[in-house]
This record gives sequence, structure tokens and C-alpha cells, in this order.
Amino acid sequence: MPELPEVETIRRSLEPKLLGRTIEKVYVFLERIVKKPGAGEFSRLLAGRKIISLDRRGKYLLVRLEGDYTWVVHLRMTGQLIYAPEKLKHRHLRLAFLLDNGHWLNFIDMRTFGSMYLLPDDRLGEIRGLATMGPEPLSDRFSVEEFYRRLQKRKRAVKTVLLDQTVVAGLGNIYADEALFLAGIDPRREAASLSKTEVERLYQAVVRALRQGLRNRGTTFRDYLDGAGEKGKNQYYLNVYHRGGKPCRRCGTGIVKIRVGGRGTSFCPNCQK
DNA sequence: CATTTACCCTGATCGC
DNA sequence: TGCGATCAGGGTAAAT
Repeated sequence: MPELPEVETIRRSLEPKLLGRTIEKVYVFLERIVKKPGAGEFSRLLAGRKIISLDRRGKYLLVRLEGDYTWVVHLRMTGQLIYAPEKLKHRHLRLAFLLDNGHWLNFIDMRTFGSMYLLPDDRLGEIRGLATMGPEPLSDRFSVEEFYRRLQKRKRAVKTVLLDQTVVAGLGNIYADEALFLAGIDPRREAASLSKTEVERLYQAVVRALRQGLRNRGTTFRDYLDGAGEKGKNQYYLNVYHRGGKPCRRCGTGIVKIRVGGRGTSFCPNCQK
């Protein structure tokens, strides 16, 4: 499940391969991945365009193209974008893009939740998730004050609120659980009940959890691969996620797995209050 | 606005 | 061993 560190790792791995390349041909094997415009229009508009830059916003990958168009990709649960010398023979290959150097960008997505858009830059606001996206947690725009104000308004569990992309961009289940552990906060706590001090700890913890994920090139449990098809290493350094029943690395207490807001949630009942 | 629920989907795993 | 049920889970739309 690609979250901010995974999408950023993909962006960084693809950037040197894609910059300046022109997309020669587009193959759509599963039309419903393409949300806007229709699959045919998408292919026609994309073919022949040169890639100017590769950006990321939350979990969205933004491919800036010549002619003021942006190709937007969201990997959702199991999407993979893999640059290779050939079109990959894979049963879950959903789209493939032939580049002007003969190499291919392969979009593989087992569960088919992934989505793509191709829009003129001035119409990117039509992508709701992008338009309402909260601040980037690794930028200066992410402030403790605003984070505190946002949390104060919410009666839901703090874990649920961390997953809300309008509050802060890019957190998913893994890094939300890890941040709450680093902050020593129980994921079930009502968001508004957190003191200013606790919110400051959580703010720092979000940044630390994401930076660690980035340093380790993402977390691979099953599906995640970077743009070169390489696994991440962050799964070896997690404190709570996917560690239910195992001893807490800090205190030895058994990590507990529960459900919070319908999501599997792992935490240490001794370290997180 | 905040919140809740349904929905999209396939493969792994669980329970009997 | 077989097989149906359940789980995994991001984010949007629609309903409340």
C-alpha cells in the first residue's frame, strides 16, 4: 500500500528515467483505471507528449507534460509503475507506455483500484482528492498550529483523523500507526482530546515516521515496488504495524491489534496512552 | 461542515 | 483436502 514514502521513492527512481522522454504509444488493457478523460481520449492526448518533470502531492504522482497537461497517477492499494526495457509479461498489467528510447513504463495493479487522469493544468482542480489535499507533512507548509486546530475540531479517533488526507497529506495505515507509536498516543483517543503538548509530539512523530520510511525506500509487505521494481526495507524497522502479538521493541509488552474506524490498527498498550 | 456507509477488486488466509 | 467466508485497505461519492 503505497503511502507518501513509497510514492516519493517511486518518483525519485523514475525521475532520471523519464525526464525529457516522449511517450510514443499508450496501451490501455483495463479502461476503468482511466478516470478522465475516456481511455481513447487519454491515449490520444498522451501519445507524442514530452515529460517535463515528475512531482508528487500526497499519494498522487504528477507527470508534467509539454503543452500544459498533467498526467496524474494514484496507485491506491496495489498499483506499481515499473520502468523496464520491455513490456512486462504480467497477468495484472493494466496499461503500458512505450517511450521514445524503446523502454516501457508498465502499470501493474492486481486489485485494479489504481486511477489515472490526464488534464490541462488549469483543470487539475477537477480531481477532488488533489483539490482538497491537506499540507505536505515534509514541507514548511505543515505547521503544528494548523495541525492542532484541525485535530481540535474532530470527535473521531485520532488514528482515523490521521488517515484523512485533508488534514495531512500522504499518511496511510502503516505510517499512521507508526507515528502514533512514536508519539506514545493511543490510536483510539478522540482527536480533540489531545493536549497541545501531545499534538506537538504527534506532529514530530509524523515527520519522523515518514522520513524513516523514505530513508529505507518504503515498506514492502507484499506488493510495493519502486520504479525499478525494487523492494523497500522499512518493513524491518517498524515498531507496531504488522507486529500484532510480537513484543514491543521498547518495553516488551505484546503489541495488540484492534480495529479503529474499520481499519486494522496495531499499538503497544503500555507505551501508548 | 463532520461523519458514516457502500463500493471498487483479487488473492491470501481462516474456519469448519 | 475442499471450499465458502472473511480480510486486506485508499479514497471517493452519496447519504445522514
